[in-house]
Amino acid sequence: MTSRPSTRGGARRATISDVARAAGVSPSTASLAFSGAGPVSDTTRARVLAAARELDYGGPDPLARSLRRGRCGVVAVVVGERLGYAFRDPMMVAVLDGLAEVVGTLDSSLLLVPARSSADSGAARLTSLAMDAAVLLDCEAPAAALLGALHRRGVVVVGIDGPATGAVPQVRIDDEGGTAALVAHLCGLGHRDLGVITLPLGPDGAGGPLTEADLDALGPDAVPGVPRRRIAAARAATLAAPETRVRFVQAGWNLVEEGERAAATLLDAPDRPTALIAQSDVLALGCLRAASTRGLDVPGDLSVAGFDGVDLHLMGSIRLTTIEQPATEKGRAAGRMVAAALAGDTPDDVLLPIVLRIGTTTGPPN
Amino acid sequence: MTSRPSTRGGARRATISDVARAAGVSPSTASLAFSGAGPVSDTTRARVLAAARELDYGGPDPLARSLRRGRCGVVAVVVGERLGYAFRDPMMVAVLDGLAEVVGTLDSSLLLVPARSSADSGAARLTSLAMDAAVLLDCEAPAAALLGALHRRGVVVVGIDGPATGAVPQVRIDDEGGTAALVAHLCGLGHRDLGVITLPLGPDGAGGPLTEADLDALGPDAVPGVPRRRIAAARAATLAAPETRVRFVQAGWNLVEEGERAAATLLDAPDRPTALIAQSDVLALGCLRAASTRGLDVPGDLSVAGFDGVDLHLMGSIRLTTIEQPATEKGRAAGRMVAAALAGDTPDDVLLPIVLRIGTTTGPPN
DNA sequence: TTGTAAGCGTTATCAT
DNA sequence: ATGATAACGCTTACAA
Repeated sequence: MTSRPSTRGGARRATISDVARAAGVSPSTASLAFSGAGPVSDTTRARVLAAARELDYGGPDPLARSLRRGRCGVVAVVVGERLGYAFRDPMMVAVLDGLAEVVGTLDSSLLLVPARSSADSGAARLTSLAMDAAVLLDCEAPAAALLGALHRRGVVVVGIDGPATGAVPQVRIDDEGGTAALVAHLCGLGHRDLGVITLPLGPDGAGGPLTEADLDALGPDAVPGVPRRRIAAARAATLAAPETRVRFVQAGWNLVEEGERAAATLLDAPDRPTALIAQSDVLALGCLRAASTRGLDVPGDLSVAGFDGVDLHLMGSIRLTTIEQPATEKGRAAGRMVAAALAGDTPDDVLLPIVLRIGTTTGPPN
Repeated sequence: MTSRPSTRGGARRATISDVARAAGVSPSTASLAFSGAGPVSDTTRARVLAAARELDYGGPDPLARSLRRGRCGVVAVVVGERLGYAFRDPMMVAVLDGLAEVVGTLDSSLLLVPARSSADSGAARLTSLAMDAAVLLDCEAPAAALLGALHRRGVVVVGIDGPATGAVPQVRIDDEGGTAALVAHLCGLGHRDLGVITLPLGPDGAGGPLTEADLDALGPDAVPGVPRRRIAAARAATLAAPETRVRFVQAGWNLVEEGERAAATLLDAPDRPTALIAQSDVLALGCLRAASTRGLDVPGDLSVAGFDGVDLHLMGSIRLTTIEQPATEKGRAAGRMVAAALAGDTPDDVLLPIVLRIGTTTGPPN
């Protein structure tokens, strides 16, 4: 005798067999009556449905059905940080929205999985969850262990903004090109002293100025992760520009407050830069606040540029100079990749177009 | 011969029986070796693990395990609108964050389910998904059909901000009291002509002025849903105040743009109100923008109050007058209710405290 | 059109 | 400490 798995609510729940018996048909017929995937006479179906209602049967158990069919209708979204941080970023939300749109099309739903929840390695939680596919959202370098575990399970894996190492098909944009365009725009305006507010390089909330040594430690062509790619591009671009200085400050989190704090360390320096490039619009908003607090006119005293093209709802007619990226489309593209992979194809990487949008927050220095 | 469920990746995946056979033990022993829920000698466990590695076995299939155990480690979050709208609201994000925090504690993950995806009734999708519990997020009046379906399945259901009808245990705040406090604050300052920007009353994006008839149609003590409760409270409070007029305009969505548009219809009227109460901080930001666009000084020419206590990142030293509610705690409370219900308890409704935070956006009229 | 039977991959119980 | 067995609830190829 095996134990009956805990059945909440006391009485044993009716199964499709019970319904079939009550309707005087075989389980297989009852199954067909529910799924509609086969020839069943109308009268039979009616009888089955009546019996189901009678027995308070709520339809086939999703778990059993999934086990039998080998698909469970779940696409996991692995976000690097805890949910609160991930979704505080309008960019991420837009991505998620696009993803949900396409995933809904596949009769699947999104399962949210924080990569680094409290104690576990993340892999444990992730591999103990039923899923058809996993979308790695902004995961710098997904642990090889995790990737292996998912692969062993036959889980389709797709990445967004991850390193194009070939391990996982990725949806991304030209972070390097975008950054270079921003630098070119500012240098073209005459700026020779730039400050870059970088996205967090790690999940520990560590922020603050990045020394040359720090930057070198990232590698000359730092590949993995959005912040690193943009940093590398900013260094390269300023190196190429004549007599241009650039300083980097890392934000602890991608939050307005952190952008403000990071900007402050540059603006309060005796020789403050004439322009700030924030690696996200959220951080750029922090820069604008820092400038406002100090009575600095933007763009008169300070130029500020962002990255993402998210709508910031600034007061008045201020429009942030930024790189617009198709965030929702990013999510959709990832969704389509999942669909393709689920169908047995091997999707190629997708590179989405970006565009420099010049707003009112950048102008000539002085 | 039954068909083998589609096994992505060609070769048949190893099962725990395969591993057991390779390790020279019984399946049950292998199971114990993985779950750790029983006495297994170290040498045996080592042999099983080795065999698993050898066969590229990624551990017990979550689906089968869930079926057998009767729990699947999934808590569904049902959001009224499409994800993009739900998460554009910082309040919702905070709630979700708190929920995720507690749910993670239960070794469970969050499944996002848009209540009204494109075509289906919502119930169909929801009941074809494996879940231990469902959290109804801001669902005005969850279809009885849906509730019934979930209940038949033995799914624990918890609501946030829903109607306290007793059908589902709810986490909520005193929307009526908060609204009354805002009205009292403004009337106390001397305002006699108020405008209320309401949250959407439906999912159709319909916005615009609400006539007396519209309001009456909501019922004198409109119960279900946050917008209705706050509307009813605002009507009651202004009715009680002497010689006070109040006009209502519905925002199509809970978005800054919609708040701005709704505010515009009031501000562009010949006899514009001297104060606006927005039913969310997001909408209040729209009001501020509308005022800014029209060169209206806040609070000199116009007072603006919000609701939620979300951080809006306004420029300068502006702080929004609003009702602060513990959004993250709301999510946590719902998570704890889920935990309790899963443990067999019947959780009571939870009413969380709110507080009127007076900022710089409200002041005496003229 | 309907029924039969063989799994899907686990794990809890009981016996050894 | 380990093994045999019986479910968990469903679907599908095939026979009738």
